Amino acid sequence: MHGLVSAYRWRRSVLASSSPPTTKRMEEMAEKITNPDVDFAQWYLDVIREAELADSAPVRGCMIIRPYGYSLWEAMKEALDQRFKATGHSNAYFPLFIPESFISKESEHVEGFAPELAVVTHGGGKKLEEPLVVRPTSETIINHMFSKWISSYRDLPMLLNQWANVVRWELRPRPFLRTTEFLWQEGHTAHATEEEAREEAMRMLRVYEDFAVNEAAIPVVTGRKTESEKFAGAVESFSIEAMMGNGWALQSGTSHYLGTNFARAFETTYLDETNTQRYVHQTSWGVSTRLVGAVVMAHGDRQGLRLPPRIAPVQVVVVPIFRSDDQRAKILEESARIVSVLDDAGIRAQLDDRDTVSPGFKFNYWEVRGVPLRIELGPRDLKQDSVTICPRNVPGKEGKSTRPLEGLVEQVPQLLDSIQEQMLQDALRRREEMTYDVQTLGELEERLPESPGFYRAWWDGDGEDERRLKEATKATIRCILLDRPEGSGKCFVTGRESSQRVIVARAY
RNA sequence: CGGGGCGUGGCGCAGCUCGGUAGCGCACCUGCUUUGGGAGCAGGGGGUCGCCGGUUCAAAUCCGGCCGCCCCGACCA
Repeated sequence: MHGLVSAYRWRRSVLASSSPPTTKRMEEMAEKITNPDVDFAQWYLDVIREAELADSAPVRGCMIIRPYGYSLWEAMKEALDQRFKATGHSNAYFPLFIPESFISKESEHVEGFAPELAVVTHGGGKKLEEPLVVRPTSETIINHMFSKWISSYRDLPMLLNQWANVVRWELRPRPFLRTTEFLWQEGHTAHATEEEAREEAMRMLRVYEDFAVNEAAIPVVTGRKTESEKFAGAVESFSIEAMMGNGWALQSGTSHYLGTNFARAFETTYLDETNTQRYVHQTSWGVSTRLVGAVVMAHGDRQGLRLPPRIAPVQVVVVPIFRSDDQRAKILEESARIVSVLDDAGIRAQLDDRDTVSPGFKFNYWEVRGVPLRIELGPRDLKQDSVTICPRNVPGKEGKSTRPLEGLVEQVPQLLDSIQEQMLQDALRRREEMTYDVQTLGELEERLPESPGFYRAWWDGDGEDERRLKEATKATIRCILLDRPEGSGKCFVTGRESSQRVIVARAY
């Protein structure tokens, strides 16, 4: 027994000492982040862990959003909030607890949400008269208040938004993409006419599209949801659909025309100019912390996270490099000066002056975290009054170049803009390369497993056809395209002539 | 809920078959040498072995029960 153990140890130590240190180090590095081409799901989890975006919580399905992940969310929140204010909305806050009876008032709504409700039955040590639902969304409680606040056409439109957490009991959670509790924004509006409400639903869908493209550098497809994918209680749902690195679709934002469904359930009515009692027409729309997952999966690479400059918590990191003490003082001083000037120019810059870790470690540290631009300042640079710059979107040493120190700060905004633009173009190109046209279900079945991506097709099916599609391919109809070409063709499932164009894909 | 796996320092694991000093890597702390792509050496700290019970002189290891977690299949932003 002892012989076996020591023989095993001996072999292991020989193996360890016989491999050159570089090989060993590379293996260790490779282990930290799985190759996305080998296992995309594991890669996603590895990146979230290594970039310190989130950690798992003691409660199943919940997660802790760590400071770096939260500041990314905050940056997105700010860009969105500005857009909401610019389109006339005001923020408000409604309660976390909703009387159970409220949820039941709209029949489709209760049916859709019943399986994922968390219900509070006790409070203050006593059983409650009426159980309280932890909000899965706030249409009901908001309508309860709208019905009090709205009495005349002069009160309309009412344009509200709230930033909040919601709870939907999840069977299969994934960090950011599907968690039991998540953070989001829910807009709720009431209008006098159907036309106005439909306009609003579309306006906010386009706001989401604008945000995705111009802030997150993620190209999206805009469309209408099919009957079976529609929000529980809506007349029509719309979404933006983004493509992730593995060709899967991620619903990244939704906007609903609710019609008068909730107004009827809650008696949300107003008197029009002719003194006639009418129901309000409503919308609701939301995006969530799922967007963090979208950014990870749309832009991340083998090295980790890549963040578009406009939403990156740290846009520029300065890494000083020095050997001797007198170099140290000079270089740190110059590095700090660069950071301070960038900071004055409104650029989110950070100096990594830790002397407990090596420069090489810092390069990797900030690359995993996706910081768009790194500036290195070492003795060689200082001697020739230059710096070395490394844009994150060109990984490794290939992207490095030397720039004169003079005028550097003025160039940084342009550099960031061009990184932002390149990231969008890269994502756009990949989506186009992974988007195909397909004529029949059989063809889709054959091609999808080998070539994941978006499949464009004509569509004239119903819920039953959607079930067949999912059973055959695991893919679903992501949306019916809003921006579609003229013409018509044969539905890829039913063969009927149709002018509806859809995107079919595997989805998260 | 059906199928598969796992609970041992903060993390990842070995040890269990065949009971006998609780170990390895990473991380952490101290010191010296280092610093342009995840530094090296030396020393050090840290574990009720998921929980409860049983067998035994002795249990991480054997037996029984319970609990928890992860992965794969039916809903959703």
